[in-house]
Amino acid sequence: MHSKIPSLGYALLGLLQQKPASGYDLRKVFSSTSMKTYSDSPGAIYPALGRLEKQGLIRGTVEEGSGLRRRQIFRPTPKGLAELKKWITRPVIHDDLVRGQQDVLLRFAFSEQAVGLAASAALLRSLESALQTYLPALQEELKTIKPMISTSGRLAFEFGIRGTECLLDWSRHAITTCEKQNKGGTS
Amino acid sequence: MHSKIPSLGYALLGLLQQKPASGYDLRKVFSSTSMKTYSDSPGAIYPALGRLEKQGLIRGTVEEGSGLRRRQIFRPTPKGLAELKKWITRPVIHDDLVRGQQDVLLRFAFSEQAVGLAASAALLRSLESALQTYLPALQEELKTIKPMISTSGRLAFEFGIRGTECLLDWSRHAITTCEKQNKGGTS
DNA sequence: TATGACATGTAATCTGTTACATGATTAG
DNA sequence: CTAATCATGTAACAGATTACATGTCATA
Repeated sequence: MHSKIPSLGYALLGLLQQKPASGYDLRKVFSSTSMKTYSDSPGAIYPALGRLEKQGLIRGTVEEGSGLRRRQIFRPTPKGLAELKKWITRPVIHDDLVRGQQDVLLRFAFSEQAVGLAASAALLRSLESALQTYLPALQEELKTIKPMISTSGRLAFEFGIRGTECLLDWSRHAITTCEKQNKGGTS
Repeated sequence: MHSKIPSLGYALLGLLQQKPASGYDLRKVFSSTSMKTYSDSPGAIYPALGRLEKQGLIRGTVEEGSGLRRRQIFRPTPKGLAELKKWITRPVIHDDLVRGQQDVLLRFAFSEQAVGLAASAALLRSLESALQTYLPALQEELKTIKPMISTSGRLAFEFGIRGTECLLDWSRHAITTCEKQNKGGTS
């Protein structure tokens, strides 16, 4: 009965967990910051908020008195927070890497506030582990297809590998950063 | 009157330009190779092929005599090839970088066969130039938001920058590779 | 009082996902 | 004969894009 939430839904949940906001506020986040991978169009956001509310994951309250037109401020419900945490702490699997790393990065970005730095580090270790088996597979595939494709095709594939290596390097760097912060911050 | 072709449509056009194929062949490319960003489901591919054919960009011919069930082999029409070339040689703009680099990489992967290595290099130079203005903007944005976000949020953003730097490094490497190949190969 | 920014929404359309249906051929 | 694989499709639905519609407030 967990009627699959699309990526945009989690992005909205995560932002609302950081700070309650109106649909317009959320649109501005998507259009002004570098979260432009998500659509800032009202036709995407307002229906998405409506769905989340119908599922009981967020609740909107009309802001009174500020004099402007009615502005509905949304905040996650306990159920919504639970759903968000489940999404973030889910182990990283092969498929998360193949279908673009955007989602994994978003999960990590929200992780500190939603589940704490210790869990952030756990997510990173899961990512690192997935990458350690994914990278050799990519390199193997390159060897296989190398003789059959064009130079530009090969170069493009090589970037796929480089980018993945870059992600692995970063994940290690991020693990040490999280662990240092976690020790230093909880004293 | 150019009724916007979605990403999947260009992926199909590009593959058909490399080698005429049936819907089933194309599905296998998406499911078996690392082009899994595109759906291998028949509900996506067959309708997409139908749309491309209706637009006159590809043409399907039923394969006779092989004894198997009818298999339709698709090939790009001259109009389809022209559309593909236009897509590939389009200069890289800021928006191409924000909305994931997948498409740019795909354009480059097809470029050698579709428009030649010289044009491949031109595409890369356009990419390099776009990155050179995009990267400083990202670094600027990081400085602005640094004080307002969590550690994990900052780390995630930093990966965005690292990944972009990685793309820039690769594009330079690819430019020299293309230019060397082009000189050596045309003698 | 007219313009533009704030703020929210809807409707038409397109594309993709999921699941199912169909039929032919090959292997056991 | 049965199951698996090859090969193609369709139908129902969910979600996104685009364009439009609406209403409020500030300011010129």
